[in-house]
Amino acid sequence: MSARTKRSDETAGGYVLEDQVGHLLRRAHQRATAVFQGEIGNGQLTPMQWAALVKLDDEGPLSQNHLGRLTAMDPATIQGVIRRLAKRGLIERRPDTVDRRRSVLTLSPSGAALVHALRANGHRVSEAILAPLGENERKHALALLKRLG
Amino acid sequence: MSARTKRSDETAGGYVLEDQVGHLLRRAHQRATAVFQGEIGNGQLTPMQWAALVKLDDEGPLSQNHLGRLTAMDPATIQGVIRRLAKRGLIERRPDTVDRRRSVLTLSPSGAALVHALRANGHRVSEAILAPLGENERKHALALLKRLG
DNA sequence: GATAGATTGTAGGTACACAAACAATCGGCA
DNA sequence: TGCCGATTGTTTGTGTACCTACAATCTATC
Repeated sequence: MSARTKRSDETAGGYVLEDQVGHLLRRAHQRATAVFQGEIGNGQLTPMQWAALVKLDDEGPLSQNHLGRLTAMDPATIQGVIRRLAKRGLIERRPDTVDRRRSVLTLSPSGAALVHALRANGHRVSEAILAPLGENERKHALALLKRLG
Repeated sequence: MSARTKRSDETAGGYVLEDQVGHLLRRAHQRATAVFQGEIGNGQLTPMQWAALVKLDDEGPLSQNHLGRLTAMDPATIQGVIRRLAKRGLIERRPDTVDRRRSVLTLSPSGAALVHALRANGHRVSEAILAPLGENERKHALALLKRLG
């Protein structure tokens, strides 16, 4: 290997950043987030907030930690997401009558309305993210990503 | 659509969070980050910091923004990464004699030593992230991810 | 040579993401 | 009944990630 020949040659040991899964996943995720912001149709909404709202709409009332598990968020992370959604009046929290540690989360009427109004845009987001791929490749990509998660 | 039949049925419009590319990319990226932390062999190092160090080692001295472009980081983001690496003495910055807006970044001796020592671990990280896939699937996954970025 | 437009790096603000530590509460088991 | 371990939610701290705005500086063009 000798004395660091540096640029424009073999990049020591064949480790090329652009070919590493981690880097590619990061870039793909970056682009996915950007596409979401452009297509979801609500400038305030982030991908996490959307995930939380959709899950609450699908599953009905849930505790905070439970919702976090369903959306793959840390307790500390879901806490911030919920706080911001509650501050905007999209989610309501009431104490659980059975378990006094928990508070039960529900969509507010405006939160439910928002989810229903934007469901179609959700499809458009996924469509746009997958736009570079053909029909077969999309199925394949989704299947591979599920195994990598 | 009638009166929100809620859980365990059709999940309005076929929009299932777990099947959306964005969500899958986020989860895969989450896992990739966790694997990195476990396998890179240096508790301080984050994936971004590693990317910056490797690129500096491969390309030689670079300006901050240039390094940011090569590693797919915002100017505001690379700024923080560089600041932390410099504080730990892994990177040195000296003013560019030609362009007085820039400062030139180089690996310090200890920074270069660290990169050389951990290159092999970098391969192990990628290996571990791709562990759920077979040989053919890995190539396919990398190709698809490059098109999604 | 002056000046408009682009680039470089910084700063402030918001939003994930996770580790660690914590108080309150629950559940099971002796 | 009493206690121990697990769970729930919060807080603190560090590190991305990007937007906007900004001052300093370069470059191209007049």
